[in-house]
Amino acid sequence: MQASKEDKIYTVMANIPPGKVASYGQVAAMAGLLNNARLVGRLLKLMPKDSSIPWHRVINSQGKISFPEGTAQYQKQYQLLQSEGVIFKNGRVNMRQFQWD
DNA sequence: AGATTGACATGCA
DNA sequence: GTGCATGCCAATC
Repeated sequence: MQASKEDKIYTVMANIPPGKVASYGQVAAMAGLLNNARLVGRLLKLMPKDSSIPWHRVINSQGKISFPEGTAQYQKQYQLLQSEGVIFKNGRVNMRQFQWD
């Protein structure tokens, strides 16, 4: 049982309610890993396919999707977020909804 | 074992 | 607002 940073990260991300988004740093901070934003992103990249983690609710501190536009991933995440009620403003998400508690 | 990279963040110019 | 530099941690080469 690893029970480590990634475990907390998974838990935090899984706790993100629909219609809200969180930045890597935000998730990391909540997981108790303040400077480990990279850990979050690294995990998402190597995410188990059967992990019920809403990776699309995780974005960068700029309030934007971490993928370059034109990529399927970007459009997919964009679509998912919009479908959940997330408002994209000029390619950026309203960071006000960061607080979901 | 050492060096490099990565779905990042923050600070300063 | 943009661009460069530094930090942090684990996986990969």
